Amino acid sequence: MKNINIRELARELQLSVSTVSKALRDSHEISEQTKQRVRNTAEKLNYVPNPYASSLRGRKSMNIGVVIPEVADSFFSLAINGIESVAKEKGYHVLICLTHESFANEKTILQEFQGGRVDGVLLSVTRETTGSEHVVDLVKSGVPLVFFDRVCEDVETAQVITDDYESGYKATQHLAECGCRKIAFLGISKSLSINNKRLQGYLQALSDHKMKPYKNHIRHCTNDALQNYPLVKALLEQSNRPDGIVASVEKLTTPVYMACAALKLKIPRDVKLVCFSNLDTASILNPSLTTITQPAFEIGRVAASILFKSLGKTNVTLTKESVVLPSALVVRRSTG
Amino acid sequence: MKNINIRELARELQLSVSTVSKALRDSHEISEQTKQRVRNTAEKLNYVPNPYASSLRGRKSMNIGVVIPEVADSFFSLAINGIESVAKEKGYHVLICLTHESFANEKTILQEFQGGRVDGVLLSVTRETTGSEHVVDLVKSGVPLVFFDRVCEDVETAQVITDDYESGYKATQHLAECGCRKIAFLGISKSLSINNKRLQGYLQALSDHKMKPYKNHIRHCTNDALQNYPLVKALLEQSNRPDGIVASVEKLTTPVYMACAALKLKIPRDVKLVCFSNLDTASILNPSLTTITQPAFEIGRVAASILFKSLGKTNVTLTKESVVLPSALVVRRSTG
DNA sequence: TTTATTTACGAAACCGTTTTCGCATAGAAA
DNA sequence: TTTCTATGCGAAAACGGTTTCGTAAATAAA
Repeated sequence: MKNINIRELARELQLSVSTVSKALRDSHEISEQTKQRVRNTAEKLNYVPNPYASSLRGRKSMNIGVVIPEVADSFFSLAINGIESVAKEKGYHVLICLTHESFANEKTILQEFQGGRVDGVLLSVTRETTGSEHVVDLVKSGVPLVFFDRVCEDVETAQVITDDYESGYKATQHLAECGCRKIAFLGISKSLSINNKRLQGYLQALSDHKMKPYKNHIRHCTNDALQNYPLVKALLEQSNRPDGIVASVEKLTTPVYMACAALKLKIPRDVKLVCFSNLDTASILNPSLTTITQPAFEIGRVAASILFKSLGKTNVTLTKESVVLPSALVVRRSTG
Repeated sequence: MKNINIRELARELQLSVSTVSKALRDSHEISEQTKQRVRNTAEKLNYVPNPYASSLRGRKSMNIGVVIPEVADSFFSLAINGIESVAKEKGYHVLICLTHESFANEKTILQEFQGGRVDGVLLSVTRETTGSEHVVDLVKSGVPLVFFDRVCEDVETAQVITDDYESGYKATQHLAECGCRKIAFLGISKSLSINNKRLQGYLQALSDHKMKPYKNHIRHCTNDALQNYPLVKALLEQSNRPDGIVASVEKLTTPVYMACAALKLKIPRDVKLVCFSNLDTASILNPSLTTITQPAFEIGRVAASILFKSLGKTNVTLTKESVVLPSALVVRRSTG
C-alpha cells in the first residue's frame, strides 16, 4: 500500500494532473463539482502530496530552522514551545538543530541552510561563538534570521532578548540587600553578550553598594558538565569565600548545591544564591531557589512572529531591531 | 549573493551538469583532476546543493521524524539527544514533531509522513492514544517505525522500552520495605501500556507484601498541569491517607511536594515518595527524591540504531522486536 | 592491423508538484 | 449572424538535482 502520487490520482479521476493540482489547491479555475470529486477520491486513495516536490517547485520549504545549543534545558525547551506555537499556526514545520555548544557545528548547520532547506532561521549561538561571519553569510544569501537570547550584536537583523543588564543588577542588588558583602558571579562564557551584560549589571550593582569586584569571585563555567562541580567548589574553598552567588546559567544550580553540601555550607546562612533559571523545580529545592526567570515561551513566540513577518513578503530584509522582554526576580529561600 | 545552483556551477567550470554532480559525489567515472577542480570552485562559489531536489530525485529525504508528546521534559529531551547522536553519524537530520499529548495531532503528523517527508519514524504516543490504526497505516505505506517508551503493543514493529513492570514493582517494594502500608499510585493515563505495566508491578508488589489496593489510592493525572495539584491534594486529604506514593510521571513531582507542604505533611516522615523521573535536580530537592531513572539517552540511541538498520536496506520491514533496557532505582531521602 | 575494453565525459530522462499558457465550449453582446 | 468574454480544463515547462545511457578517444588484446 505505497502512497500514490498526483499522476495516479489524476488517472483514477480521468482528469489531467494540472486540474487535480488546482482542485486540491482550491483554484477558482476549477468548478466546485470537480473539486469535490477530486477531494473525495484523494481522501479515499489516501493521497498525501510529496512535500519535496512542492518545495522544489515553489522554492519554499515551509520549514523554519531553530538552531540552539541544547534541548535538555528548560529555557530552550520552553522557547521551542513558543516557536512551535506560532509556526503551527502559519502551517510551518520546525527543524530543530542542536549545536551542543560547538561553534563548528553551528557553522556547518548555517552553511547547510544556504541550500534552501529552511525559509528562515531562529538562532541562539553557542558559548564558543565569537565571530559572526557565518551568520552574515547566511543572511546575505537571502535567508531571514532572528536571534533570540544569545545574540551576535554586530549582525544587522532582529533580536529578541531579555533585560540582561537589569537582571544581573537586580540579582546582585537583591543579594546585597540580603546582607551579602562578597558576591561572586558565575558566568556562561566570556564571549556571549548575555553573559557580559549580566556581568556589567552585577558590577554596577556591586559598585552602587560600595563593593569591590574580586577577580577570584568571577568565574566562567566550562562546557564539560563534570568540570563545573570542581569549579564551584574551588570558588567556595578559597580563603576569601563569597557569601553570595549570582549564577547566570541554569546548569550550575546542581553543582552549587552539591558543593555547598560537600563543604558543609548552609544555603542561605553561609552562602546566598540567585540563579538564572527556568527550572520547574526551583520552588521545591532544598532550600527553594531564588531565580531570575526569563519569559522563555514568550521569547520564542515573539522571535518566531518577527521572523514570519518577513517570510510573508518577498525581499523584506529584517532591520536591526531589538525586542527586550523583562525577566522576573522570584525571591525564595535561597536568599532568605 | 544568492546561492548558486549546479547549472551555474557547471557553466563556470565549462563542464556539463552531470559531470559536476558526479564529481561532487565522488563518482569513479570522473578523473581525480576534474574532481579537484569542481570541489575547489564549488567551495569558492559557496555552492550548497538543494536538499529538496536531491530528495525528490533520490526518493529519500535523509530525515527521520521523531514524534513525542512534549519537549520540555527531561526524559524526552535526553532521548532526543540519544537519537540525534546516531542520526548525525548517519548523515541524517531529525525532524521533531510535538503532539502535546493530543491524539488528533499525532494522527495528523503521521498522516503527513506518508507523503515521504521522512524516511523513518521514532514514536512515543500520546496519553490519549488508544487505537493504532494511524500507525499501522503509516507502516503499511512503507515508512519504517520504531516505538520508544510509550508503545502500541499491537503494531508489528520494533520497540525500545524499559522494564516498566519491574520498575513499578521495585518502587513499590522499596516503599514497603521502608515501612509503608498504604501506598498510592499516580498514573499517567489509563490507556498507556507503560502506565499499566507499572501499575501491574505496583499491584503485584502490594499483594506480595500483604497489602490490598484501594481504589482511591490509584489516580491518573490529567493533561492540564493546573489540575494535577488539586488531584494530588485530594489524594492526601482523604481520611484513608496514603503513607507512600509511587508517581509514574515526572510532571507530578512538583505537585506532590507542593501538596505535602500545603498540608503540612513531611516527606518522608508522613509520606514517602518514589518518582519515575530523569530530573537533574532530584538530588537537591527538599528532601532529595528517590527516583526510578530511565536510561533516556540510551533508549533514544538504541531506538534510532534499530531504525537505521532497516533504512539502509530496501524493503526490510521491521519485525516485532522488543528491546528492554533496565531502569534504576536511585534511593534518596524522600524514602529515607 | 583490427577488435575489445577502459576512461572520462555529456545529453537527456526523471523525481512529483505547481503554474503558465492555450484552447475548446457556451453564453452574451453587437 | 459574427464577435467577445467567461468558464473549465489540459499540455507542457519549470524547480534543481541524480542517474542512465551513449559516445569519443585512448589503450590493450588478438
